[in-house]
Amino acid sequence: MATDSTAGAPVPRRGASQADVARIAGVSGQTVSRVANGARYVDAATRERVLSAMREVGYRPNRAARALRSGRFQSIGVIAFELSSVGTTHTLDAIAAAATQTGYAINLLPVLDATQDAVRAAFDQLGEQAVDGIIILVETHRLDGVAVPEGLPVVVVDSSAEYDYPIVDNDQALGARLATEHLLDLGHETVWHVAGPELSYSARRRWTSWQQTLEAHGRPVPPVLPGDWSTGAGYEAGLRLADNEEVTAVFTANDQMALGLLRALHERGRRVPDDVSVVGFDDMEEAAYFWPPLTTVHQSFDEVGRGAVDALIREIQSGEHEHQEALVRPRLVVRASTAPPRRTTA
Amino acid sequence: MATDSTAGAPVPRRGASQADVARIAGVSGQTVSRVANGARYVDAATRERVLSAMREVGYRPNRAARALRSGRFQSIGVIAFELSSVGTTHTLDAIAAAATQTGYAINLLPVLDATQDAVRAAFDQLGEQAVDGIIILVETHRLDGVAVPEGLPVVVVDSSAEYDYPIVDNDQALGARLATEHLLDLGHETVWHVAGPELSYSARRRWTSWQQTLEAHGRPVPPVLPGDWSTGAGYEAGLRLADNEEVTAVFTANDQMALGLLRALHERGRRVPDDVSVVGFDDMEEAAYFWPPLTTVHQSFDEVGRGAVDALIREIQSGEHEHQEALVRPRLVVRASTAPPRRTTA
DNA sequence: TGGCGGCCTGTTAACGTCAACAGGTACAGT
DNA sequence: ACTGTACCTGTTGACGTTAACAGGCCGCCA
Repeated sequence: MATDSTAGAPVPRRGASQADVARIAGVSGQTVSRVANGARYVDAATRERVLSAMREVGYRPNRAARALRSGRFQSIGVIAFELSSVGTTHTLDAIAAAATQTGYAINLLPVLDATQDAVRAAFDQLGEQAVDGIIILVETHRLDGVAVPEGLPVVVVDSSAEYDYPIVDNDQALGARLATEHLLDLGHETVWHVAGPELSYSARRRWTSWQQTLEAHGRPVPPVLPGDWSTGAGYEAGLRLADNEEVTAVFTANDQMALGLLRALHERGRRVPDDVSVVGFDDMEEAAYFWPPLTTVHQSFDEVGRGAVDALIREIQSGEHEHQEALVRPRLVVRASTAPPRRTTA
Repeated sequence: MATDSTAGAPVPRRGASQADVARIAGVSGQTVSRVANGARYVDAATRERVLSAMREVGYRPNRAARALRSGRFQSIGVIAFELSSVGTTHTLDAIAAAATQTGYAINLLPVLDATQDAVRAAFDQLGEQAVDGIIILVETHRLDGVAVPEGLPVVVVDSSAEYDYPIVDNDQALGARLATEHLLDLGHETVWHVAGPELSYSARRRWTSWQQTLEAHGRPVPPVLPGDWSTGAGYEAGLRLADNEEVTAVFTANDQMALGLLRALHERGRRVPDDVSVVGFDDMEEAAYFWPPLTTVHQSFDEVGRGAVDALIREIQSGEHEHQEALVRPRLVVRASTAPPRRTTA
């Protein structure tokens, strides 16, 4: 199945080539190459002549030719799904910045929809892409049974172990523990949880860690409310929790759901934090301006993005297959959505 | 499996080549090429043999070689700043999807910071990138005096005219007019405006259109409150408006600022929409779950992204320099944050 | 004096692909 | 039989770059 080939058109002249520069500067192509790549052993005068010739014709090295010859593309592929989610976006931003600063280009490979087939299609495409390595930004449950072309360095972000690739991620478990313990420390008997989608490892980890924290403190574990990261899911969960007088503390798996939850609580007349305390996860920009300002777990997406790029480039350059895990520590940001419970006369 | 490359090759073996497939299938390289590109005139049996050989060695055409040969990279560059803003993210998402479906790869070229120098640096990089065309996602004021390599097709998104490139954008002016007229229609005497950053063309257009709409209706034009898209700026503006009893209707240049504004109004005890009506811009996912749900202007980032890709590819394939403007019509989404003013006994 | 090691530059031959051309074969129409 | 046309396949060369090699020059040391 080939893509309909739009071949046939005249080959567009791309611009001046090394040979053109060489001719003008009166040197060999090799010398131009040396100047372009900052090799040693080029006479200062020669270099000057070459550089001025380059400027004259506006020479830009042709990446395709360079890649063909050297076998490296100076480019890394990022497989991403749902660019619009808070975490993905910020991480991608950081990845792009880090890659650019290291002289790598970013090849964005979107997974068009959530089906296994779409993921597989994206990975199949991969072998054809001109990249030296891959960063996977897809929640890994969807990756089950999908093979990455072998021999291509890979780093996985925002997901969890079980894969034979280096992993860089925020420490979801720690974050969830911080959130839960904060609420317990305030004096709440227990904490309810609005979870992320089941297919997401991050969501799963937050859930598990929340549960383990409650158990470690000998507290009852209330039933989990299912969610899918969306504000709407948080709203639904909020409606279900609002009428339950026993609910005094809720930990939502992300900030967006917390927003929906807050809205539902407002609607039902339950005050935050007086009646119910709420903690989110992500610390998105808006969280500080929720009503009330949201206590949440701050994740350093920047650090994760940079870490992923570093790990990948290390792998590319060494050619060795590492498999370590780098967890970035999140921190709790306490704002106005949490407070001690009102004593409702036992 | 070991390739008999006796030379100590530092060049990483990329995978099977056309020649490998040809050898196994017992045909020439050209025939493999023909099969790979779906050319006519290949015997069914031969094609089958080639395909099976391809499968056997896991053949993937080498993009670099292909690009070198054909002069096209099947890749488009996207220059973007602040990935994390709502509009940019969604548009990028749509661009990536559209490009992928058309068989183009996406090369992400981040502008690292807001300075002219950074923009210039990104554009300089450009000439070196392996792309057939560029989509510019940067608010254009920052582009003043920065030159795009000539001969490279360009499409500008999310900004305004004055450039000699095709433009695809949401119709900011229409959106702002819809928002303003909605409030006037409800019976408000006039509408206040919290603007976006001065350097942004989109912000500027919304501002201008708001003003023109008021003037067209013969209403007084209140002083503009400066903003920068951020929730915090909306909050500041809200604090300043809250104590002014005359303020009954506010139009913020985006939803995030509306969120901050709502928060400030809550804090100061002014009820929305009873005391003050609020309209935002963007219709971000969360807007429907603000407290109260936000009336806002819905932008079709999808359509913009797709349109940009289409326009660019048309330009790439025709080789001609178009210069048309495609405006996507936004629509007003009325929710609970707007209502007629309370009659405060004149 | 010869030899050696740092400098500087040029020549050659690929990297993998595909356009252009150059054959072929088969079968129809004349 | 001869020509034409549709079908199928192989050979050649070039896209722009760089690794590997092959010199050249110069000065220094033995």
